[in-house]
Amino acid sequence: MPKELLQIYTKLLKHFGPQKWWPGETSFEVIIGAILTQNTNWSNVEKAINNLKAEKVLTPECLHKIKTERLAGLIKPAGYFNIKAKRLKSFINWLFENYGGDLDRLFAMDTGTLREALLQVCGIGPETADSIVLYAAGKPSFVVDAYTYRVFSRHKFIPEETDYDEVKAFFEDNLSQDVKLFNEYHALLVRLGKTYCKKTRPLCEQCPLNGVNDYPLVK
DNA sequence: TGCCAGGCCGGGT
DNA sequence: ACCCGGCATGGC
Repeated sequence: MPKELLQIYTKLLKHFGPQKWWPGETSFEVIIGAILTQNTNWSNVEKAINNLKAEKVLTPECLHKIKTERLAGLIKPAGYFNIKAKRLKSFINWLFENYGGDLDRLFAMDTGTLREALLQVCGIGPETADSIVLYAAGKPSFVVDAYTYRVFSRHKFIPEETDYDEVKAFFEDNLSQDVKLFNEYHALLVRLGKTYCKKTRPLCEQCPLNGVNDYPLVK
């Protein structure tokens, strides 16, 4: 029944155009960005990543060796720098202990197994895990975030209280398991959220999704 | 100026 | 099983 999901996607794509996500040059950079952007504006994350690049430490080996205190100093613009330095370190240590620091070995797992493995790392929750699986590993795992909730609940497509795994399953069960589609869909929802569905502006008169449908897609 | 940004953890009920 | 405080910078 929810072929509306694809209509919504088509509408957003037409309205905004392709978003060219994820804004990162390598898989490793995507992973670091995914952790740094937790509850944080992307422009701040860019500053932190630029610091890491300027110091030439944006590699698994260098981040494995670097002191947590120095790392914290470099990522300061991203906010929560102490806790995020620990999270980056916990991921890197885990990567070396289990996969020899080799992303290809990590990414050799199938989609579901990779996601579950990532969730074992302290500092990686559902959204960060899905972002890594989709945007770094290039496997079809739909990413749900604050914008997904806000946009879809404001339009009454989903109830407020729908939890992460339910929303994720809703998308995955009603779309083809297509990496490019999942990639673009999530990016478009973020773009829509930033543009027309701000927290402090409950009404979104300009929202291209107005009038798409009037009934919940999930109950 | 205060509020917000592409969450997650740990401790308390 | 939920609920909540803490974590912190930079932009508008």
